[in-house]
Amino acid sequence: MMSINEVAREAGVSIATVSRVINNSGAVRASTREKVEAAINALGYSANRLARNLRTSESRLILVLVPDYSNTFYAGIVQGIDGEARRRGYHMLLCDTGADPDAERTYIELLKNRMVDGAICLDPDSVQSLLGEQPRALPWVACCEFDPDSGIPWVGIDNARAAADAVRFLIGRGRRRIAMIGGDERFMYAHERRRGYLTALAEAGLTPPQGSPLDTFSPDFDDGYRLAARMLSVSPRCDAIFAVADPLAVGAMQAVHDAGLRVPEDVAIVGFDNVPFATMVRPRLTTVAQPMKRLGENAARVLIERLNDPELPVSGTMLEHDIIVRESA
Amino acid sequence: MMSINEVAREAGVSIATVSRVINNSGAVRASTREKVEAAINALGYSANRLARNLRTSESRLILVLVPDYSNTFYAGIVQGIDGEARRRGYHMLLCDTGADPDAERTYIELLKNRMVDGAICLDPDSVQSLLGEQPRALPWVACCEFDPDSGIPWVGIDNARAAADAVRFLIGRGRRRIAMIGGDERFMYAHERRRGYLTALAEAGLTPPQGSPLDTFSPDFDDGYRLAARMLSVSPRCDAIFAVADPLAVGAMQAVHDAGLRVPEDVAIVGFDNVPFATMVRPRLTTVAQPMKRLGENAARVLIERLNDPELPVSGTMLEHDIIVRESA
DNA sequence: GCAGAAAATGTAAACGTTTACTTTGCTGTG
DNA sequence: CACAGCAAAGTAAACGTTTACATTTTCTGC
Repeated sequence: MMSINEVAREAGVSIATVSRVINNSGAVRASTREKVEAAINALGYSANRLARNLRTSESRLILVLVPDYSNTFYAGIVQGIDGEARRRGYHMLLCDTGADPDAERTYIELLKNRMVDGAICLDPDSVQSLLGEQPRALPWVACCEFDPDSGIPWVGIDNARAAADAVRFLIGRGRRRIAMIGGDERFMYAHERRRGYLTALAEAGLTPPQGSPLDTFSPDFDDGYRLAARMLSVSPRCDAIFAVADPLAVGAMQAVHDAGLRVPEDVAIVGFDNVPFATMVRPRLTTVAQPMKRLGENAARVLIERLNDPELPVSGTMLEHDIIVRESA
Repeated sequence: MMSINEVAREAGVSIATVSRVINNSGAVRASTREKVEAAINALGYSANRLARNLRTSESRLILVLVPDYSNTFYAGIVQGIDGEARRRGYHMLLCDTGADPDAERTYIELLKNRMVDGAICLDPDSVQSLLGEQPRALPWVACCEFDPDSGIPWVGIDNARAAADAVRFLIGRGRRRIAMIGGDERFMYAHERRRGYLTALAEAGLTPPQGSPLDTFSPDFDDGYRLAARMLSVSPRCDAIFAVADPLAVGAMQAVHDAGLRVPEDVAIVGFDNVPFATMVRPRLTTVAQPMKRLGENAARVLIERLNDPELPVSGTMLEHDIIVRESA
């Protein structure tokens, strides 16, 4: 295999000089630089990163832990991470943990044995605690799922406020019996959004309709349909449904339709996340949008900055949400 | 930083013995093994993979090149790759190329400088050719987008046959004026599916309705709507639409509805890929399913087997597609 | 033209493993 | 009892870089 030695011989210089040319470090005469660059091109040389990694003890790789990347919501975040990381000379190791603490243990190995420089974790608390319990503090940041008091840098939105805003929007449109379909309570987003929902109702002197909120472990279409159908069968019937994820909302929309009712006239619906298919259903889904790409970019930026300067104070970044008003509410 | 030396000292053996214990290689007495393992646990030692990588000149990393990560169709494939790779002790570096040859150049660097052992490419031909033009043949396999004659191992489905089957299904249901909405012709899948469409029509002595097939660079809901609307305005009107991607099909469905027509009675619709939201629209979408997870698993398996034995003959693997009959056709 | 400073280049060690080769210690055999 | 043979352990080189330090070359001002 070709190495820096061949280049040095070809160019008639020492390997130190070749290294300096590659890294733009130290002083090297223009004429020498040209000789070396010519040799590099002639030989098609490319520095072995395995060796460089060992010597500099950094891999310029970051680990991204995702609970389930067939969930389209994470795609935007991951794109943000990928883009920002690349701009800063890093690459991304992506792992689907299935929100399973055991599976995650394997990945923490990667961090311990220096295969990656740091990690971004989108997993719930239960999984994140594993990262925290490591003897030597490992460099990582929490994204979307976070605990402001944990001493771990985080990036996310104010889920309680976002949910409250969504509910206030419904109240502003005259709705009074607002039901909620909640998510897996292992996730912080689920209980924060529930909290926001209850706060907004309380502010307006309202109470949740009977049976609300209803939770589900799998925030998908089928559960949205099922739970909404159950909610529609109680009397007095709710006049709005706030769902903590778009697939749930779309399922609920279908349930309303199948019950012979109209969206939004009889039951208004608001979702959460603004996934692509929110505009592919009729009526189009009103939903709370998170700045997914920017969440990812910020997480990557925070992590890489900490990598470069471990003494940096731990910071939390709260990004703004946005209510996208369409036709379903 | 702790290294194998500390473990060796703690256990009172040489570093070679520690290495043998870690790797289960060579002969080591049971009592010695225990001493070493005790030392490893006491110190919380974990072998530095950067060093191991350099010494063994392998990273156990595979690069996965995806044209667009937010396209839900790729998520299943990537999950398949990830799962299979992990079972075999590999991890996955995921990169979103945006189907852009220039962006991909960066990633080929990773292959050249030994940062990754091999690659799986889901990108179109135009991008793949970059991988091929490298001086030293790089280990990679093509997935979904492939050219059987290129001498590169591949995994995919028979897109022409799958499209033909879909069209035959429509013909079998009595449809005669079957229009098609095609994709970006830079992608092999797009022209193969078009070929299959034309073949099936020809078999039955039919010709494409006027204006069909129509192509689009962005196979999304909006373009599906736009192109279907155009198709519906010509007379005699088509009685079926075959779309090469589900978002296109869903858009077409909406266009049919907005034109005051019914799916499937007036216009039947068949999509392609069986993405999750195919069951979230009404009527549910009839579509051609690819075994996404198995495609990914096979690609990973083929690549890793070649990594272990570079002399392996180049092979192509054709997986079966499946027509999922729902209500839209 | 020369001392001394500054710039350019070279030398060699180090990063933490794996592994070929060597050494040690033991067992069984003739 | 000498010694072949083998198992177990150790020694040291190698992987391909980066970089501290040493050395050589070039430049500057007088």
